[in-house]
Amino acid sequence: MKNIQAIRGMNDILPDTSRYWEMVEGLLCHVAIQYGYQEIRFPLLEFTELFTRSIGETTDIVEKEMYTFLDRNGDSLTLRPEGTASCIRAGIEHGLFYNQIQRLFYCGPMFRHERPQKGRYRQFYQFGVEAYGLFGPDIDVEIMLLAMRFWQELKIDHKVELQINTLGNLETRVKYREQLVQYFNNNYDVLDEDSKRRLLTNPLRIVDSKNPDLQELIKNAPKILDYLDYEAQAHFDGLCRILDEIKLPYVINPRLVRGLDYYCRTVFEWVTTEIRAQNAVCAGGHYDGLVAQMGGKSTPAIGFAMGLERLILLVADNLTMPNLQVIYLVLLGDDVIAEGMLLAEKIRANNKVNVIVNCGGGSMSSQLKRADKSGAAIALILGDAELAKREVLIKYLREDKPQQSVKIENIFNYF
RNA sequence: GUGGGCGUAGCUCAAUUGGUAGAGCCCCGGAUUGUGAUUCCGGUUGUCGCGGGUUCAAUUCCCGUCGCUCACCCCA
Repeated sequence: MKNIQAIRGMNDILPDTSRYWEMVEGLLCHVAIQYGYQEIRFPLLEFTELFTRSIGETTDIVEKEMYTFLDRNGDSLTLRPEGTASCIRAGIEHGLFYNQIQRLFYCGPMFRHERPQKGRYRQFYQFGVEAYGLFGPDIDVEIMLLAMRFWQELKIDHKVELQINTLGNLETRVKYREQLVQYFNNNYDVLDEDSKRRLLTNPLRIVDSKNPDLQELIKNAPKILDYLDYEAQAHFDGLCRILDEIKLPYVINPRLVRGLDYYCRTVFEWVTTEIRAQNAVCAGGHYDGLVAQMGGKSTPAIGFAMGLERLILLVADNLTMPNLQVIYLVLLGDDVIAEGMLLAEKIRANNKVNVIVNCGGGSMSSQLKRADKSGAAIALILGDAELAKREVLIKYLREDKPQQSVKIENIFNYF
């Protein structure tokens, strides 16, 4: 019989890497809380319509990447492909946005049915931050500083670069889009197949093409910065001015658009050159129209999401994990098991250290081998002879100190 | 959806005129009947991804298929 394997693109996180995940997730939550953000958790499953209405009918995500299926009662449900739609749904449903400011973050798995490759999987993890009720540009800067703090805490700030752009307001985008379509239609024969397709689905993305043959054409294409209305221009100028004053390095990338339909005004990406292909580690922008579009009161909003797999690829090789202090309790013979278990309980309660009790018996030699393999700094040895004297042996596995014999009631003073 | 690379022990990998498999690591035991990591000795581990074809004989050659991986598209 064939063994059952994990679904393609869905990975197990094994003990040798889960510690990185625990560390990174813990740090991200801690930093977000430092900035006054509060965690929000929402379901992995939502009505399909939530995502088709918010992300955009013609985006790749909605057209071909969602895990969608019928519930037993006939409802169409979808595993969340991103967090913002659910966050807004939850906020509207519970009255979080009405005349209020909310600073929220979330963390968890998202699902997209794409071909897996390095840094891109079908179940992948995102950490996202969202601020509601603030127009900016001050909140834009706060959120960028928050991301910058992540990179500094994770010691990868030298590996990432902030790129920003503005898409203007919704009317600007529509006007610009028309001009862009006209321009590329006039040069239709020069376009490659991908771009011809994008001309119909998402013309803004042609500007973002990597095809070297198109670079000249793209260079001469209309620029969104030339189409901004006064308000959007003032917002973008204000953002740049604050960034300059606080000396947060950034580059303006006029080609930076975003994939999802709901973005407007400020958009930004943190990119890295360390990963060759999937170089966007963190990306976001404003989605000021989305709350109203989903049925809530008009509320400005901004946020970003980062891909944790990509983040951990950057972090793993230059982060030293602290060694946890582990104590391994060697038990010689069945008669000392009960006493040993109780001793371990008392040490855990009093000293807040990690105690591994040897289970499954074994000789002194084999138990010490397990102790060594566990990474323990100290082995405690308890046998009939020690128990008779109410003593336990302390053996130091990582430093050159002599073994000692200690009264059980005094053991707590040694850690 | 498109294209490249790869599937042999738990892991990393060998095995050419085609003759049904081997090393290191890991694990277990012993040297030390109660002292790890070092050293020495011994031992276990296989549907050669799966299915078919050619052949006296296929891990090897051919066809198909599945899986993994990297890249494109797209995205975090």
